[in-house]
Amino acid sequence: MTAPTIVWLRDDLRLTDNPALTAAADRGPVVLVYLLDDDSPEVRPMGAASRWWLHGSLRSLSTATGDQLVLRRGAAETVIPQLVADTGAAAVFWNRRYGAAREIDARLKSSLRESGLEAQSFQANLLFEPWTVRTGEGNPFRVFTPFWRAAREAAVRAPLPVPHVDWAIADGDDLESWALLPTHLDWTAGLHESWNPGEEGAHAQLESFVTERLADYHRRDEPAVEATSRLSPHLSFGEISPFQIWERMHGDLPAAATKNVAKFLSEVGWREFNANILFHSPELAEKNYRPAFDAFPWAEPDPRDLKAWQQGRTGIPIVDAGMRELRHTGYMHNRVRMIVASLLIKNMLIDWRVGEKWFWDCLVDADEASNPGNWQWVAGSGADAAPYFRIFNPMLQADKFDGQQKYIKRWVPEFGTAEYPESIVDLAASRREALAAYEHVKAGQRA
DNA sequence: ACAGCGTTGAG
DNA sequence: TCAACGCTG
Repeated sequence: MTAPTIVWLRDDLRLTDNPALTAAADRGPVVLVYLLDDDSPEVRPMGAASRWWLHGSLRSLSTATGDQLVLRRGAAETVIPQLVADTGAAAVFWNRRYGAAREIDARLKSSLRESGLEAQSFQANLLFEPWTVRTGEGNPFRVFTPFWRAAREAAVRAPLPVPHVDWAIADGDDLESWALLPTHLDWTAGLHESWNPGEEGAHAQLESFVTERLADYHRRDEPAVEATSRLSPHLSFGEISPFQIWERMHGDLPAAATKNVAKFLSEVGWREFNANILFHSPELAEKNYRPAFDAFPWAEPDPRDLKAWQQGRTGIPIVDAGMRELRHTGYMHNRVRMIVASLLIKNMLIDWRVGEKWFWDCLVDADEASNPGNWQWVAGSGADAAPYFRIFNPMLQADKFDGQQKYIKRWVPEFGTAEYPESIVDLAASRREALAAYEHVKAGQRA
């Protein structure tokens, strides 16, 4: 009887194209485990919307394995060795992650090996490993376009099929005991209406994108048009891999869709780019990527204004529509994310970190790299960021991308009535203040 | 309202 | 090695 191999799942909640699982299954019996790690300081605890998603995704995965998924809770460096002892495992395999938590993985890998176990990590969640994409001078890229051009020169492997797995037995927690779902005041009805967490839901989403939406992808900036993939939460939990998406984009597509493939894949490229930035700057969610922004004189947030932004009551229709979409569905259209972020940062002068945290709690696709990376992009403090002085006018943005006000009316039904609030910001005056505040960053750069 | 990235070609 | 350049967000 061969000793089992533990496969430790993290952001790779899938059975297909799972290199760690496939390699483990080749060796003999497998213990498939997911740890809820709210204890290790290197792990950013999931927000409320992500916890709702995690519950559904784990439920789905457990069913797909015939209830063989083992759930454990606690700090990985305590729980994994315990599980090794409980199961008599001879090896622990996992797929790589790229944030601060990879320090945990590195320490664990050496301590397991010191104890005579085999420990191996695999490439599964990024098309291109961050340390392989370098400028001519050997540095990491800080600009997207040359990064993506250089990255694509490497070959992309084909995805792996579901392996045949011989499951080994191990005790675990009951999913309900983790209380991932809200216990009182259930706010998740809109999430249920909008999403189907799990590997099956992820592939259905990819298929509906290819057949129904990709042909309209050139209109992806219009929030009232269904043209985006809506794959982000599935990717964020690893229910589908970028390799599977890549292969599908090179397979049979509707004729009208082919012209949009490169653009869509470049958005997948932005996910890779942000993961690269995080790999080289693990404190991306806390620190300005460009230190000159440390001199920025952020305003002390007025609690009422901040609440108005969070709840979608700023009096600026496109912003309120977006913030309400977020609270209701755990998602916001990409163009609208830029607009609401710009208002918070450049009209309300509130530190991007405040907005990033709110998104982290509300988004089902909250991603450790993309969320802070994109907030810093809007702020101007990030990699390849928009110039700070490019300040969106949310009214013009609405005219341009929601000219019929279809999106606005969907989420802000009282728009145009006396019930709709006055704007909490003077767009022209706050714009001037923001530009004046930016002078501090320019001064900091010279120093 | 332009700084800063990556490239290139000369030294 | 460096400065000039083109480009971009």
